[in-house]
Amino acid sequence: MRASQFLIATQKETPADAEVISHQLMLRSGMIRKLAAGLYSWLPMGLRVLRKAEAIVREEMNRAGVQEVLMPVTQPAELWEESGRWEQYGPELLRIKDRHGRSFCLGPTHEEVITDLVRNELRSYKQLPASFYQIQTKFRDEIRPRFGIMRSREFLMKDAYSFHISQESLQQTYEVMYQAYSAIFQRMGLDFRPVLADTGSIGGSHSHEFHVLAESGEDDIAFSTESDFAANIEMAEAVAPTGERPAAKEQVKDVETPNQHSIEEVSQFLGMEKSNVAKTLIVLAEPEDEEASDPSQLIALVLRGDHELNDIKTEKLRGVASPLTFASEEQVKQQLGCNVGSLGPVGLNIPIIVDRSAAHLADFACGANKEGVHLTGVNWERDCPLARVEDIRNVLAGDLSPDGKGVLEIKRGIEVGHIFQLGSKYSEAMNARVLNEEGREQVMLMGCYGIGVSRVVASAIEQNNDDNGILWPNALAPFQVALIPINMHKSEQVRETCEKLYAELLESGVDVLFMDQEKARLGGMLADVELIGLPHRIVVGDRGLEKGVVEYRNRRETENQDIPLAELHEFLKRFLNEPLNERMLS
RNA sequence: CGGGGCGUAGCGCAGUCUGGUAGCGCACUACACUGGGGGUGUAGUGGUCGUCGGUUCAAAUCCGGCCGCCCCGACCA
Repeated sequence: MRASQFLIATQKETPADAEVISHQLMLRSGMIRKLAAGLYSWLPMGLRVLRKAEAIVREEMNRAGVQEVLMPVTQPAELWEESGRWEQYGPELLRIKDRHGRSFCLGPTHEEVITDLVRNELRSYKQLPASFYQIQTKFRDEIRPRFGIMRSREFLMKDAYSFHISQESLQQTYEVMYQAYSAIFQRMGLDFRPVLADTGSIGGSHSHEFHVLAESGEDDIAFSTESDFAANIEMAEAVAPTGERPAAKEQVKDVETPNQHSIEEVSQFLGMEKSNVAKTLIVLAEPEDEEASDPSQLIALVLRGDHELNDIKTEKLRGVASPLTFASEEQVKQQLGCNVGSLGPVGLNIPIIVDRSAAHLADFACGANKEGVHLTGVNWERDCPLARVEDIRNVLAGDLSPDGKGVLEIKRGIEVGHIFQLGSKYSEAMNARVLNEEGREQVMLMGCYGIGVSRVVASAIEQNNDDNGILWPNALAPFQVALIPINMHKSEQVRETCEKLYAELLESGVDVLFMDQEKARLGGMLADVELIGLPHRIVVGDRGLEKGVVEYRNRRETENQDIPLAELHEFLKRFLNEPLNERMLS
């Protein structure tokens, strides 16, 4: 590509509304432009990157035996009513009406459409397993779009769905997808981790997320230092402390604690570690039966003062309302007779769930359920019953790994992929059956597998940048090589050499950007090429040509290398010989 | 939706408190010089100051409504 025929829309200054580095650099390097909140146009430079990411995903999906389809963005409400999600999905689902008043939505995902398609097309177990994917624009009316392309309302997603006659078959495909995902992110040159995950609103049982590790990530991931255990912090099990609970040494004492409410305040006031103060949270209970639903039923949760409640784990517990809802201050005051800051498990007349670690405390402090008073020297069993012990806290760095090997470490991650074993959730609701070997109708089992293709692009930048701009991994770079002439308008020699090199590089399938603008200044071109992040650059000038060389520099290095013209081709081959997709783009 | 902030040229900003000719830097156009890391000079282009209404002789500036955008929380590829 010739720069003179290609929009290079770089900017010197960082737009004020871009917070994270990937957003800033995508705007500055002229990859994207904002249309409205969470809606972005892809400029030619950015689109090339997006297409490269797409091509890698497509290749690996095809390799894994998944068939490409393309489904409509606009979907009829009826399908969503069938699956129950028209009600369930909430305001993130953009609902629209056509001119006849019929209801539709813009697809945030395509389980309904693919299930409808497959139930009509597949009749026999002999056609299974079958997997389909598409790469397509999704719409989710995010409450708060942010970080540019990272969390936008319209985004490009690869979504795949698999159909099975048995759990074993589903398991197998899940495994294949897991491997394909690993291959995809590896080829893109990303530092990523597959982690155990919650299934969230999509539903189903078994699930992994693929995270690109980056400080700006929105998720916390827990890793073992010794094994390959990795889980989203939402899911990571906090193992029970080992050994017996220490024996009680102290007697219960009332201590006046005027105006001391938070764990911080109380522990300081009492001169105790936060870890030896129990914190008591009050949440709503699950109505026992729907008719007699009494929204005022409460449950107490007890944690160590230095631990944080994990709402995902907690709301899955029997008896706890899902989604997890905290009782209001008035509710607590009215039913328990004291302020939120003075609660404790002793003498509390509602069900109590105690965290595993909190259950291991001895001689601890807690609220006395009386304003301005706390108890010290409290012990389970002796002073209050230890009826129900569960895992309800977030793991902390340094906790034991649930698989017994090593301790946990916590890092931030950007979720770029998610795979689920859905089971029969959609096929059951939408009656997607095939005949089995016995000639009987059987509901198919499903898996679903997503990759945020546009998000991958942003996360690659989060991981690869420096003060001068982006450092694209080879596989995602919009161009592999920048060809930069010095004073081409003055030197016939430079012009001829560049034209010749350009033609040769194109000929050998190298994605090259020829900075051929008349009179463009060297400094400007170098700055642009660095900002855009092209991995390799060749500078051609009279000085070098006198000696028969051109200059090469890798974007990740700071030194130039003189390469004899005659050897350039061989030289470039060495690092361009990776599985690239230049040809798909030309 | 709750809390905080911002809307003045394509981008970054000043001007608003204290009402009186709409400014600066970058970018862009033309010409000249310059020519190995965003060069210099001269001359230019570009803004109904988010929007609607009010106060006033006079509003970017004061008052009110609306709209948009960004940040912090719940959601997710």
